[in-house]
Amino acid sequence: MASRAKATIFDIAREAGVSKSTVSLVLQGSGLIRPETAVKVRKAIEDVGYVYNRGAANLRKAHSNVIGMVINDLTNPFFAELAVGMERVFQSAGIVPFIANTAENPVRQEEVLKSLMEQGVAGLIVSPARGTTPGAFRRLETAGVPIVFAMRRLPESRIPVIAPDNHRGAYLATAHLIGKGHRRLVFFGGSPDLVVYHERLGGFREACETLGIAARDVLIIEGETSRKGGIACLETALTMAEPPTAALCFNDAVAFGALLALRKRGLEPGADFAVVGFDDVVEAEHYMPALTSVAVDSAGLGERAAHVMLKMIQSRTTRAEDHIGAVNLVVRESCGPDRRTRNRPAGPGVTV
Amino acid sequence: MASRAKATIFDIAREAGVSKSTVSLVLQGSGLIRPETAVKVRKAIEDVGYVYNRGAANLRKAHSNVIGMVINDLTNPFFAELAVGMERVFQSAGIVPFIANTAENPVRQEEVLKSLMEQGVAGLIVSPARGTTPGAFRRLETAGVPIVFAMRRLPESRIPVIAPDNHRGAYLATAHLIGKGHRRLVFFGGSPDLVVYHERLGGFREACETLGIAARDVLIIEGETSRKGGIACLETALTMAEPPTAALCFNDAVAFGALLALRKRGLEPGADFAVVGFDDVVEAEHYMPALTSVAVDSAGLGERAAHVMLKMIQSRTTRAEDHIGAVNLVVRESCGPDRRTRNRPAGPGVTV
DNA sequence: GCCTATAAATGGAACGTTCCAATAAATCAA
DNA sequence: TTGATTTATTGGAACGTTCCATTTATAGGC
Repeated sequence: MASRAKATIFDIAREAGVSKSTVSLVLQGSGLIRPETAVKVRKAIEDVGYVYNRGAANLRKAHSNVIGMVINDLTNPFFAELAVGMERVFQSAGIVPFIANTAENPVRQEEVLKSLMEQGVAGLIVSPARGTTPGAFRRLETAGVPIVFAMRRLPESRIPVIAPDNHRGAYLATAHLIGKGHRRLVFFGGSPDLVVYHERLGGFREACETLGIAARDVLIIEGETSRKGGIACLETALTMAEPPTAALCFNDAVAFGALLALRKRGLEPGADFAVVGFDDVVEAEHYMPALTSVAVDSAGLGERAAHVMLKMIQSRTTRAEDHIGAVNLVVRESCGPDRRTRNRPAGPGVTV
Repeated sequence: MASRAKATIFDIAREAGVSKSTVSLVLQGSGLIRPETAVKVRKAIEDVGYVYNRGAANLRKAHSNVIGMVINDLTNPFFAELAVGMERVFQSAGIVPFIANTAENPVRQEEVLKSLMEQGVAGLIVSPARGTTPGAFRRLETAGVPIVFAMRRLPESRIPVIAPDNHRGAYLATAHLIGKGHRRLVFFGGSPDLVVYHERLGGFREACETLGIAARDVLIIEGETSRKGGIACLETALTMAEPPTAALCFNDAVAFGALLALRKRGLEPGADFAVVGFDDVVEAEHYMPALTSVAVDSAGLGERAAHVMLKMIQSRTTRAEDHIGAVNLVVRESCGPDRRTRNRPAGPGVTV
């Protein structure tokens, strides 16, 4: 069915009795060729089992049609959702994005970026790895490759960013907690090497200040941005002299960890200690108790990022507006019932 | 710093005062060039901001260095783990795998495969989308591209498969349930269009038969392989005349759904109804109650798949042995305590 | 000092496309 | 018929690399 060596447009040309140029035209769907000829050529293509060589084509063509998606943690469902959103719009544009994972490792990110460049990508959507140095994208920028950052930004970069309104989200969540009567609050997880951390923490602080929480009652406990980190944060919070009664968590993973640690100690999340998450991953709704969280619409942000990228490519520019996505707090059960009419026995006591 | 048009080896050659061939040799790390010359060339490369054009190179070279990873559901943490395992070994081989998502859609899969082929991939690791037609990979096979299936297989294909021992895993889990005293069992979730379904269901059935469960006491409820599916399965199970007391779930997502539905009804997972999952995703350990599940070591399977692929590429063959990975049951809390000495108040009552 | 062996560097052809300019064929105006 | 116009098709050069066969420089043997 297929000869040993891979077929080229010359083979097709011979098979169909036309010239290579004609075949090329057919391949590109040009309207210049006579319909009957096109049919003949297409049949030949089928017969010889031809596969288009995009590398060769890119040698002549201005731009390739691959877009790279560089993601810092594939394992986080949050980013998977982002990816799904992007793919939705790229698919309808007839392009297949290639995803590469950096596993939160700047060195790996360097390799990935290099590889993608060598492949001749038309554009890059990147959620930069933690600890990315400011110069990491210089190479790409001078090469004129359109880049957009998704979800995360770099300290002093001019690359357009698509991200949720972290400050506002944190403010909203904190205000909710305060509205529930909490007066001693803590921020769980994350660390200052992440711009997002400052944004969320900033919202938390602003809410505390403007809503009248005394500075000595607002606590901050850094930690890993994972379940494990959340568990650790809660442990240290509860061993304090005057423990807080509510936590805003850096993200849902941290929140899940906190919930878990609470349960382990025999405390009732929501009733004995309020926790709110950030990101509102699908799981949040299904947790026990269901997690109150700041929804950021990651799939929507993914779509937006893809659109911006498409626009940049087509207008061959490397600049674009930032886009800060709306957020909203979805209230579930992890901050306790609205009414203060609970009457349950005290938890079995703190055991550590 | 960088001129407008992108630099080629000719530009480097001029800059360094050598020939293009010399530059090419340096690029390939050939030992033929004098060290001082190499240094000079490398400096020039840096100066002009050169980026290697792999497309052009592949025009001459036998094989490219891209490997594609085609995954049916990026959203499932299970597959993310698989991807992570693969990346680990590819990274140490100096190659960057490109991941593409098919979202369980055969049409999308077709596009993805086509795009990857055109890109000239050296090999493909694929977890085929549900409903993939038997001929979907013919094109690739005749083109001689090495392929390995991971986690899933196609009904009558000769492509090598790396997958867990689903049959044995299901057997183990079922035996555990029976050992706990359960006599009326159900299999939750999945549908017959998946080979994996038959394998797992087969193990379940065999265990029931050989361990003396009457045929009329083994139930099967098909459903989506998601939390939602699990919820639905449990609902229909409990409305039966003689409800089962234990379920083996198609995967952990289904199991989480079942656990959730149980809680919603005020039943205590483990005590009132036993559930065991399959895959042992990281989350299983952290669930409430912690989920007993069949561990398949997906990262390990990913590594194995990557190794097999590397071997195939280097020995330029398209055949390889299947590899069935060991599984083991990790017992946690979702099947109840070992001792039957529990004494807790009945749950707060069924509210739905 | 000459010949040979080795080491280092080079020019040219090839890879599979696209695109432009040019040709061939068909149609039309006179 | 002839020339002009439109419609289809075509050959050739170019894209940025690799690889082979040469050439040039360096060293070694006698």
